[in-house]
Amino acid sequence: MASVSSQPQFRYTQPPSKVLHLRNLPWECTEEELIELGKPFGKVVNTKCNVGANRNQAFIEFADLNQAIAMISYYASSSEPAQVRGKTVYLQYSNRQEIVNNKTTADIAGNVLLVTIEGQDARLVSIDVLHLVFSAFGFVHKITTFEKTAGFQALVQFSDSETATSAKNALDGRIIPRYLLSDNVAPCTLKITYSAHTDLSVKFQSHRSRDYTNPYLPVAPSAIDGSNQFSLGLDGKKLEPESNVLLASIENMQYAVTLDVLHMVFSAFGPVQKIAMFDKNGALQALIQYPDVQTAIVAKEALEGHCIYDGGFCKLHLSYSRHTDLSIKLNNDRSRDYTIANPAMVTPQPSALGQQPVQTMGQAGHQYNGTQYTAPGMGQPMMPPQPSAGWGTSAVPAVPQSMPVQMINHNPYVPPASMPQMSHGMMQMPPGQSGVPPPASTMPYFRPNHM
DNA sequence: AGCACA
Repeated sequence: MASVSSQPQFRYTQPPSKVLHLRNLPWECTEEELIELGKPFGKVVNTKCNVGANRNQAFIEFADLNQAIAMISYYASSSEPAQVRGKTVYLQYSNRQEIVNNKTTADIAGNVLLVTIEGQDARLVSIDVLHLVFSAFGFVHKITTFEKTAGFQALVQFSDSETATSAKNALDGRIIPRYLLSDNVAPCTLKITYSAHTDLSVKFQSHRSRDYTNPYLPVAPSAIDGSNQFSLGLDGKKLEPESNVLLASIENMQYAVTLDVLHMVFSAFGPVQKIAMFDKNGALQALIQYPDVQTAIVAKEALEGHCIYDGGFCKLHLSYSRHTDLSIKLNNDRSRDYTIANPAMVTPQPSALGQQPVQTMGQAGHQYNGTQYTAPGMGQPMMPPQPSAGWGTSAVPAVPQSMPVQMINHNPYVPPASMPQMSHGMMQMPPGQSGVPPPASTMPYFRPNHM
């Protein structure tokens, strides 16, 4: 008796199925290519590619069994074999009757990421730190955070799935950079999948949710009254009440820090309305006013403890001021109201940044809105002053020529001292990227596998 | 070149 083989996998003939098994496919054959191949014979309702250890097998499922039969019959008698990208592929009926796609929602790319923060101190990771981390890849529209059995989680909404994917690819499995967290916070790993959400609903700006497209969204009462965790820092210490005005004190001020330098640095996070500089106990301090608390929070998170110049010079210490609206009596080299568009004011000081201020004045008086807002790390200045600016004039001793270059290349978010530890560190980024959001001008969004 | 690992 001519019998059926006892090894079902290696029978010459398979019983017909509307699912076809393909092998010898070219590397990383796409779903589109499979559909193209099957389309002449019927309606392809499902595919699965990159199957098998070599990822060179695939399945095509037709709507109807006859369509699958048509395809098998055609190539059985054709002089031209079935081909994908010029490579012969071998077809047979699958030994299954339908394709089982194991894809869960977590595998379908979307513009919203589900982020699980793992680690002993995951709950101490603030929404602002998450915002900074994800802003490296594009404008973050919204973030919500919540506690689930999985632990501390966040939904992070980008404009599109491409941006979300670049963030996911770069950050999944990585840890939050140490310098964004307090020293005593244990490492926090990010586990990222896609969420099925496309638009998060954020009713209030609060300690658990933010809508960065709408800075005028009311702040949740619970976030203001200081009675909850919102008033706790990463280290669990009480913070001073948040304010739209930051008090900056500058430590180790080896180089001139001018009004324009401060304006440039702080403008990276949103429009700076006013700056007032003054001396306190021999150290330079400044009050920097933003239109809203959110911007100030983000600026403070990003800049606290970081240096304006490479080499540990002009280290910033930031706190929230009790002021909400600075009174600038006159514009001079120590104080300025950028909301008043007065060309006469633009007269720069002879020394620093002579060529720069006009441009930075451009933001004056503009409304702070979603489209204009530049995510930290993405946009605007946050570049250290031009080489000619901070020094070379005045009392500053001669600076080695290499300094300015180093400084310009240096990501200003990163305290210089922390760079080495980053490199053997945590967030291993592709070449050319430090672990932090570099300015958009220098950093294309991370697109893996693209030229 | 020979059947998916959720």
